[in-house]
Amino acid sequence: MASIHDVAQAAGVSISTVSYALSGKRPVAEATRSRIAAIADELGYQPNAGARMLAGRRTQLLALTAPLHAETSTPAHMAFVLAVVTAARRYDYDVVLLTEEEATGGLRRVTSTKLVDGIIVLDVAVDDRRVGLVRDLSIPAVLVGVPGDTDGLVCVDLDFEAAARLAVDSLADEGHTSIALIGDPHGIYERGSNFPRRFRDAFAARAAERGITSTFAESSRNLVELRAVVDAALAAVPRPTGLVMQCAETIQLAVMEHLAGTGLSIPADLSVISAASTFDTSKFSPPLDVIPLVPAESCDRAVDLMMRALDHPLDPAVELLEPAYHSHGSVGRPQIAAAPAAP
Amino acid sequence: MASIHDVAQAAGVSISTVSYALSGKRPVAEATRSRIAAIADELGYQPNAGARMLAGRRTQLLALTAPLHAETSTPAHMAFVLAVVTAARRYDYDVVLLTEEEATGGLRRVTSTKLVDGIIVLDVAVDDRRVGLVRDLSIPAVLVGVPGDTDGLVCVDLDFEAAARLAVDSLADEGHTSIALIGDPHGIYERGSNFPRRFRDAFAARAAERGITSTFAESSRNLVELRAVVDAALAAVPRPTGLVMQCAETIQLAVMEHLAGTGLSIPADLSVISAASTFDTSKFSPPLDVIPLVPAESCDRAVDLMMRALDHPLDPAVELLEPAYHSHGSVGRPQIAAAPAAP
DNA sequence: CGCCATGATCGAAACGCTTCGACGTACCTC
DNA sequence: GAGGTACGTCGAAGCGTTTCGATCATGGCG
Repeated sequence: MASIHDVAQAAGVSISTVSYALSGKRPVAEATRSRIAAIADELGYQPNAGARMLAGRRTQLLALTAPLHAETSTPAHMAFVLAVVTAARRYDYDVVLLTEEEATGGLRRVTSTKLVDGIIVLDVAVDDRRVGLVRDLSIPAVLVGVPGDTDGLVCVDLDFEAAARLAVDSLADEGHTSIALIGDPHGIYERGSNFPRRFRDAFAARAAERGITSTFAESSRNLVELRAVVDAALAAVPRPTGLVMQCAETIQLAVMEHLAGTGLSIPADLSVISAASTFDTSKFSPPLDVIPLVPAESCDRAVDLMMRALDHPLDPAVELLEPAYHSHGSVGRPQIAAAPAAP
Repeated sequence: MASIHDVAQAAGVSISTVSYALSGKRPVAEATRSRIAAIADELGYQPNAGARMLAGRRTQLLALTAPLHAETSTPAHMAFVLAVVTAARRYDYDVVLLTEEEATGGLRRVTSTKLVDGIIVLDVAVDDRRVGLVRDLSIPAVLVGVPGDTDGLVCVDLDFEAAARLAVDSLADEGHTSIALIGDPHGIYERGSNFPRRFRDAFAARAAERGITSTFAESSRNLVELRAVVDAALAAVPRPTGLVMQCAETIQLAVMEHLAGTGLSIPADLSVISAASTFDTSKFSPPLDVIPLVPAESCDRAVDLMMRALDHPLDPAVELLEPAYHSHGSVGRPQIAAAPAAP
């Protein structure tokens, strides 16, 4: 309700002095500054957002284009959205949410109306129609995820290749010589983000490097199919003693459920690692070793980069975040009996 | 890039004529109007958002305060957020997302800076700190969900009491005389939204009205506990032949999984209804009858009310949406043998 | 003692739009 | 033919900031 004019009047100074006192962009006598601050506070003065956008060079608004569409939306998506908003607030930025449906139209609109200062793109797919657009949009953009063609873009993501290697190495170092990967359901590898693919390929490559056998299986949202998939993966020859899951929480839960049913004990009979998980695997039974995908990490970094980009254009770059390994006791040495027992 | 000034110049008319031609707020000669429209289009003119906010009486921005916090976030939350954004876009409104963490501070900020025209409050809890705030905020607000004290508020929600009655009646009408309800996990009934409570209580009340036996059980996120809960509920006396689930998708899936394991056939041995579900129960095996909670319905209505509120203050009111019943074959007549078989 | 930075403050010009009042002009109506 | 009513258009006044000179003391320096 109170405008800068009211504050100036009450403080007996000019409007510009109030502006400078509050923004600190020019020196103001300490006595004046504190008096203005006190009055502004007392009057509950808050600068009008519209006026600020119009006069200033910043709107203090970021667009967030997220994979929000009716069919799929997982808790993981939500975690990323939350992380972006939280990170943005640390820089006094608010976030305007754009849906999948309106992805390109929305981006165009918020850009051409100068509503936002920059764009954060979440959950980038290999071939994402938003990517070509942000490249041309002449407004800073940071992608969380890595599209097929990263030319001219600023991207942040977990280093899924390194995560896959870390998973393989953790098992190989313990002496496992045959390991399996349960990945995402089928469709994901065709149309979705490209990190499942990156993970899968790096997993196989690392296993080969380490001279151990690896098996890959796509999971399924159908429980019956899923059980069959798991059974088949664990029946590979030589029999896998290590299992890595890189898929949705619900699927991992179902796999664990199924494993419990088969009487396999973890880690005695089978070592298990949950990879690139945004959820808490320490609450699983048994708790699972995990290489987490932390939304806050990628998003904090993305917003940091965005803030830097607002000052001066950023050099395009793909920044991959180092994966970490958290042990919860679900990995151990393979039972030596297992290998010779299957001739 | 192009401003209204550019358009006016190119069309050889004044700025105000352009404004009126494009907004239609005053009559403009058709020839002039179409020429201006063509030029605006050609120049790619888009009104500057900041200038519009400052000069106009609308910011074309809505705040959405959602239960976004690190611990819990379900696909259902996401569906509601999506639905609000989609509905808002139909009125040329964008949505600024506020997190749980910054709930009250954020609301205050977007209000006092006049960044938004109104506030949509999602997933209202019984005793929600946001509720008292929006009541005082002197800016239109619409709640999706019903708080404990609805005084002076505009609320929209599914009629959960009616949904519970519908569930009970559907089973009672088929001849079931003992039915069970698996609700949300324990904590929800203390702190969460109040619809689980409303559903639970109406369920019991309606069963009593119909003269049939009802059992209620809180579910659990722990699978072992969950199985015990389900077993106990189905072991009630007289043995329930109908089961209603009003809980999260993952839990319903787990229950179905467990039921499949026990060899109970649906609906021959047990009739099952999924209630207030935001997900697709027709893909369950077997597909489940459902009384859906459709995010788009509540949110469309909430945004409609908001748009009306922007024109002239709305009378406070709680608007409850009629529940619907979708049959997928999971409900049938109870086996007559069952009742006499347990003397 | 005069000159010039330096600090503190102010006035005014944007920023791009909406909207109000006013001014013609043309057309009716009596 | 005078008066009235639309309609179509324009100029200008905001809206509330930010920011760029300009102004006026003050104090250090040669």
